[in-house]
Amino acid sequence: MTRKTFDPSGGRAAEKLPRPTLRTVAQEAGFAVTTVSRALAGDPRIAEATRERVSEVAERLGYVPNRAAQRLRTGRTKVISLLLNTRHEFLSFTSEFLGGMSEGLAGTGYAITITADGLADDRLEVIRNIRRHSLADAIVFTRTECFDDRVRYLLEHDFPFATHGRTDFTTPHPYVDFDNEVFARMAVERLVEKGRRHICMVMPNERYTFGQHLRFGARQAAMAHGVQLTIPTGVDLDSDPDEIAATLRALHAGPNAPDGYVCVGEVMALVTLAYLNDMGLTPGLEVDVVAKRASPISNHFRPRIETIDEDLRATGRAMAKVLLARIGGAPMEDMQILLKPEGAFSISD
Amino acid sequence: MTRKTFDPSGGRAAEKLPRPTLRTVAQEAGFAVTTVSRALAGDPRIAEATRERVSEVAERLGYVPNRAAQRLRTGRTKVISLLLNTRHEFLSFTSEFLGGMSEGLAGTGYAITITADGLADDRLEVIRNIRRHSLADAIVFTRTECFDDRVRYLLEHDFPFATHGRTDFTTPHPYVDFDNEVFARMAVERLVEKGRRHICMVMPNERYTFGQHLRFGARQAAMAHGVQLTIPTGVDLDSDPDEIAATLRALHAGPNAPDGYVCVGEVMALVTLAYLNDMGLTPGLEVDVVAKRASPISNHFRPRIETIDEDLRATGRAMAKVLLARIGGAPMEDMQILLKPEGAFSISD
DNA sequence: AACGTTTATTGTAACGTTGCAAACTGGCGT
DNA sequence: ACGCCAGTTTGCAACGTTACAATAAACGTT
Repeated sequence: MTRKTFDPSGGRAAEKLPRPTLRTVAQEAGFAVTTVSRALAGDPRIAEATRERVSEVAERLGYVPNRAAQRLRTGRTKVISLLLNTRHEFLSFTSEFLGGMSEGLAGTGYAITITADGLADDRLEVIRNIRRHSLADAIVFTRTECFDDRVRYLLEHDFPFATHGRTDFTTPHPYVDFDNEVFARMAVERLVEKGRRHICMVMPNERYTFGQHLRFGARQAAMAHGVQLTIPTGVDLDSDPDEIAATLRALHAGPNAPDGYVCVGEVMALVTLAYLNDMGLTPGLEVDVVAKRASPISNHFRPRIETIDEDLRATGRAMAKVLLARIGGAPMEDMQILLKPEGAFSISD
Repeated sequence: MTRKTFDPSGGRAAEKLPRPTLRTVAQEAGFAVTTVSRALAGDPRIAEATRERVSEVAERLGYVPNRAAQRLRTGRTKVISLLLNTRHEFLSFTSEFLGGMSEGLAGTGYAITITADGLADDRLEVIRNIRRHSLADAIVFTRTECFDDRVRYLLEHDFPFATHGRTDFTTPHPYVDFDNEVFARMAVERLVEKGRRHICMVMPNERYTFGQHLRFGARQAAMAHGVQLTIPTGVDLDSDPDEIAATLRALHAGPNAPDGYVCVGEVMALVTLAYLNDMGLTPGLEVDVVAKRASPISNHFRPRIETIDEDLRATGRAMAKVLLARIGGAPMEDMQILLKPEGAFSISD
């Protein structure tokens, strides 16, 4: 038993005791380093008795594997990078989605790192950087576009990833998406049921796939029920709220004003409610509003509006699942999750 | 010049070319590995000519240092851990603060990892875990309490950290805080100016330091102007909004109802506005409301209310600065930043 | 008793980096 | 010619882990 007992720090010995390593555990348990490594990793080649002895000693010494060493050796980082555009993904989105992912990753040893996206001109730059520096085992990003160069890049380089939203690529890729087509259809139908005949819906920029789905669903429902659908041009979900309000105002001043509004998100709901208030229009009387609800806060919007739920926490959890599967090498076809709208037609109480 | 030219992968050579390492660069440049390492690190012992030659070669080969190896060798992770309670920090807070930190850390090579907080019973557990596994060079957390065991723990173990909010400890520690005392005073004074005589303010739980500051500021202002201040008991900022509304309703039914409300945050503002709406009370007429504004969304609350700004993006940036300074070993006294309310008394929009 | 076969363990060699001590240059004073 | 010093550069040894090939022991088979 040769144990290093010399301690140069003298009196402060207690507070600066060196971390036990595999070697320490091996010496203490009387096995080879490799054996200990395998025992702790649950390798079937190791005898049950040995495994128990080893984990007992490891436990006693408070052994903790060194992540940096594992990472250097295996090349795996145990990190998932989330590309976040803090200009767009505001209000509930960030915390709900992030919370869901945390929950989904709890206990797996994986950590989430946030990478600011949308700051540089070249969107691929952050992704290249992650790949170059091996900063993560997988990447997640949002606001997926129909023909997304990020998806193309990651597919080409066979780098694990999952997107929030889909692409139009024929090559399948892992994603978690909300069925916005159904959402739009439901929202329009609900307004029709309330007797509305001219529906206005500010859309996401059409380069986003979910923008296409929303358009399709809304148009389909409007057509089916013979009502008018107006999608304001010149503004989208990311526009300055004041510009959006101005556009809605102009629309209202025209020959036939909309009498129903579909809001894709909490921000849009607040902006719309503010606009209606400023115009002296009251939801439930002259007009009606249906909005997507991403968090309980929508319940406190006044006047009350109807909402259709998108569970972002569940989205985050699903995302975690998909990513772990992808890292594990599962086939991409099984990693496409489409969440349906929940709590449809519920009046926010 | 001995270069390994054997490539076992055969035809797929082009796509799987091995990453250049320090050794590759050293061989190519004709220097020792150590020299290259130092040259790239800007060590003054290396001759200028050598440095140039080395960086030229490194550039040409596309050399990227291996983080895992650096980390193993130096013990530094280049990671900052943000403890996030996704139950509490909702709405704008998460994205604004996170965005600010990202901006502040841009170009430094530091990454932010999110650690879910508030899930386990023992709050120290996540922090211990970070320390045990060396997951970060520094830790940030929010909702600091007057006598915060997390602060105590991190100070005791000399682990770099910074808090959002302060403690009452005599030992100084790095923090970035918003001057909530001034905020509360300003808010109350503004309501007094509008002729309000009975101010109601739902407070954060009193264990939070910012809760104490808010109480102090509000009480001081109320005293100075001889108005009544009611702090509802039984509920706080984290309570179920319905409970808060019920409490406000009960208060209103009492002998003297409040005529002014101070809201500490966007959620509270929305909840209060919803409550007032449900009671048939109109801000600007029977009552007035002053709220903290953390993002432009407050401009779209209706009826319009007055707001006082807390710049969370600036807070995040300051946090990044403080953390970098702390990691660099600067004295703690220089790392206490108190941000003042901005845009005071601005009518929203 | 010699043999293959399985089962369990071991030793060695990396992974790519940096810290340390040692060694090589000239140039310069003596 | 000698030693010395500053300015540069070098080789070696880790950091803690896992992959790989090799070994040792145990056991049934012929």
